[in-house]
This record gives sequence, C-alpha cells and structure tokens, in this order.
Amino acid sequence: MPASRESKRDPGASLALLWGEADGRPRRGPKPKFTPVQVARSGIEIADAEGLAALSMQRVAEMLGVTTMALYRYVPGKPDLIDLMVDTALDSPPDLGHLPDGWRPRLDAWARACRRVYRAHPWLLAATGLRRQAMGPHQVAWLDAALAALEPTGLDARRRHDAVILVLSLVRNLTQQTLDSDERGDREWDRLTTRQLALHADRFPAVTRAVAEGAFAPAGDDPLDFGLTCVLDGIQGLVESAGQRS
Amino acid sequence: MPASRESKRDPGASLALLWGEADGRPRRGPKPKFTPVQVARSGIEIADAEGLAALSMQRVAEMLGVTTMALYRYVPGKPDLIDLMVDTALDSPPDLGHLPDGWRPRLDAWARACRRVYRAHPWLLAATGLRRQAMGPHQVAWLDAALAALEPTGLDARRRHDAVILVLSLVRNLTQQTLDSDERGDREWDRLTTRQLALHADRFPAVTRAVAEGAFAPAGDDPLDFGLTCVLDGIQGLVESAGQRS
DNA sequence: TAATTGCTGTGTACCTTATACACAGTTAAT
DNA sequence: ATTAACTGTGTATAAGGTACACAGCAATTA
Repeated sequence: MPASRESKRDPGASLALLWGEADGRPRRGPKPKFTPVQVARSGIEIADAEGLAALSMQRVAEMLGVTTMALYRYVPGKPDLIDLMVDTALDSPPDLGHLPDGWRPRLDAWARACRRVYRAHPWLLAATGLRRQAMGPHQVAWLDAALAALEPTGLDARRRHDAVILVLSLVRNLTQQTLDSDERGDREWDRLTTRQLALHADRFPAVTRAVAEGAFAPAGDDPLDFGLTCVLDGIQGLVESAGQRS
Repeated sequence: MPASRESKRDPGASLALLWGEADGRPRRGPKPKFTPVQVARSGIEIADAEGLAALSMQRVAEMLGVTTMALYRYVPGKPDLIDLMVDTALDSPPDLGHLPDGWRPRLDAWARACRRVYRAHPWLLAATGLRRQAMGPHQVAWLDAALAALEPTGLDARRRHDAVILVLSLVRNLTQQTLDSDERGDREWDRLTTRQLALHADRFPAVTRAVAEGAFAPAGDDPLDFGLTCVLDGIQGLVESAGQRS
C-alpha cells in the first residue's frame, strides 16, 4: 500500500505553505527570523551548487545560522520544503504578451523559457519528476501562460492541456539529456558504454549503425529546435484540421 | 562539485554487473546462493508492490532470506542494484519485425510497448529520471528496436536518435501523468488544488477557463493517441521534406 | 500593570538506512 | 592435504529526518 509512505503529509498544510496562506489569527511570541520562502531560497542555493543529494535539513539550517529543528517551525518537513523550493524557483513565469501574435512563437518562447529555468536549477527535474507534487501559485502561472498562448488556436481545453504537456515533456527530457552529457566523468561512462556496444555490435545493429554515423556525438545544433519543430508542426496540423471542421 | 557524490561508483564494475560479465577466473569457495539478476528481481517485486521508496537493502535481503550485508556480494551498492533492476525490468524488448512495414506503425507500437512497461513498473520512471544511469543490454535493445524502425525513413542518424528521444519523452511524461492521477488520495489533492485555483481565478484566467471546460477531468480517450499523432505527424513532415530534398 | 498563552529556537533522543570491516565456514585449485 | 578465494554473518559507524520537551519572549487578556 503505497499510501502509507505519504501518510505523513497533510495536503492542506502543504498547499497552505505553497500559497503563503497565513491564518489571520493573532501572532504572539517572538517574531520568526525568516519566512518559509527564505528557507526555500537557502535550499535552492545549496541544490543549485551541489545538487539535490547535498540538500539536507542540517545544511539548510547551517546556512541560515539556526538549529536543524528550527526549520520545522517554517516547513512541515523536507518534502514540503522541496515543493516550496520548486515553486520558488519558478517565480518569474514568462510574459508572452509582448510577443508577436500567434500561438506558435509564444509556445516556442514558453518552451525556451522553461528550459532556461531547468538549466538554471538542474535539481528541478529530479524534484518534480519523482512524485506528484503540490502545485504552487508560480507553477500555475507557468501553466496559465502556456494555456493562454494556445487559446487562439480554437482547440478545446483538453487539447490545449495535452499540447502543453507535450511541449513540457519534450523540454524536460531534452534538458535531462543535456545535463547528463554536461556532467563530469561522463567521458568515462561513454567510453565504456561504447566499448560494450562494440563488443555486441551484432546484437544491436541499428544502434551500432547510428553510433557509427555519429548520432550520439555532441550535437552541433540545438536539439530543442528539432523537437519543437516536430511537436509544433504536429499541433499545427491539429489546429488546421480542427479549423476546417468547424 | 557534484562529482563527489558519485565518487564511490566504479563505472567499470557497474557496467560489468549490467552486462553480466563474469571474469573467467576459477571460482573457489561456496557457490553463491543467487545471481545478481535474482537479487534485482526481488527488488523489482518490492518496488512494484510498494514503490521505490520502500526499497531498502534490508527489505531485499529479508525477501531473499539472507543478511543485509550478503547483498553486497552480488551488487556493489544500492544505486547499482537499481540500475540492474531497471535493465532487468526492460528485458523483453518489443519485436517490431512482424508488424506491417512502415516506420510509423512500428514506432507507434514501440511507444505503446514502452508505456506498458512503465505502467507495469511505475518506479521505472523515477529510477531512470534521477540520474544518468548506465545502459544495460536490454535498454540498448529497446533503443535498437526504435532506431531500426526509423531506418527506412532515410533520416540521418542524429534525427533518428532525436525522434526516438522525442517519442520516449512523450511516453514518459504521459505515463507519469497517468500514474499520478491513479494514485490514491489524489482526490483530496485535486479538491484542494481546485479550491485554491478558484480563490485566485483572476490571476490565472486561462487555467480557470481550461478547468471550467474540463481539461483536467479524467480523459475519455487515451492521451497517448493525441501526443503520438502530433509527434509522429511532426516526424513525418521531416521525413517528407528530407525525401524531397534528396 | 500583571497574568496568561502561544509562539520561537534549542537540545536531546530515536529511528531508519547504507555500508565498512573483520570473522568463520566452505570448497575448488594446488 | 593444504591453501587461497569466496560466501554469508555480526557488529559498528555515520548520515539524515524528525518527535518531544524545555526555556525564553511578546502580544493578548484580565
């Protein structure tokens, strides 16, 4: 029963944290030294510099100059901290309004803005891929921007949503790829994997041919160009056929 | 320096494990009770039933009836165990040869086979998304099948590779979505998130409209249909324009 | 003004997990 | 028969997340 693992989380509290809801009750006692978002920013700083694996409650506390347990006054626990880090990293959703009209350049710009964020915060990929995470206001704002760009297409809401997911999934996976190859020590892995392939070339003829033709060498052009062209072309096809039908 | 975190892993040993390479040296001593793959299968059983979070060395050892430390005779550590679990779960790559000719039905079938595996082993998504993992023989076989399907297109090797990544990324993200909504307790999250959106409807007009039109309700049709159509259409466009040019 | 109450940060303690290390038993090569 | 390599075990260590009780502080209440 996978539910047990999540049994600790209180959806209400998690969402309240993300949306910055302070219950209006009177606040007695000492003023808090920080806000939850400040805690999250410290976490982001650590994760940016050393990866999500280096993020521990102790590290964050240390960076803020308080005890580990003090953090629990600000966030319910580590998972919620990460959720807040995600939403905080996603502040500044793109403003697509000033772009030339047309869904295509806007969705294109959205995708590239998206990638910029993923590149600036590589841990975002891991943090958002693992589990269903609560959506915070900034994440919703990103979604809103993309959906808004697609509204003039005349596609129905579900298709608009599907299209966004499609573009997002492309960006996520390409970024993952890029980050992987950028990582140090990758040379060694590549070398060994290539050797392994060479040893079993007969079992994997298509891969072997692709390797020989340089499909896995670092790309000259931006892989996002190819993917976006495909995906946007595909969406365009839908838009046009939907337009004809109506 | 993110490298430090990985400093323990020995690429050579990891790959040797995945590819089942036994050094031909004479084996003295007691026969091992299991093979690494058997250990991995136990891990898969646990992860299938209770998720990747429930996977611990102790659980696996318990299931096999040995001490925790005995596992370290079979796998170098937990990360390598997970890599082996991944490759083991990916045995039985699809046989696309018996399908009607044409890259499109084959790539379509490949994508659906892919999704079947991800659905059967939900932890695969998390396990393969987190970090660069070593490619094992079965993973390569899957890649080979997809690349082989694309060879008749005449696209160059890099484009073939890009196309595969594109389709894979689609499948991965859609499956993620599906798994998310299938999860228990999700109702509560959805309810609260919806309430949150309603409270801030003015900030997120496009999302609000989409929600009102039911874009987030459980889909009647298969979301993969839409995505694959888009993506394959996009690829087809490339194939045709490449064909004309040559 | 004084009492109260709810809040803050601290210190300590507990539990889970991965894994290093030394040991005892086993078996194939010598 | 001896030995060397290998197996599984037991013990120990080190992180890391988090529960809990306490001491002090400040705004509400009397």
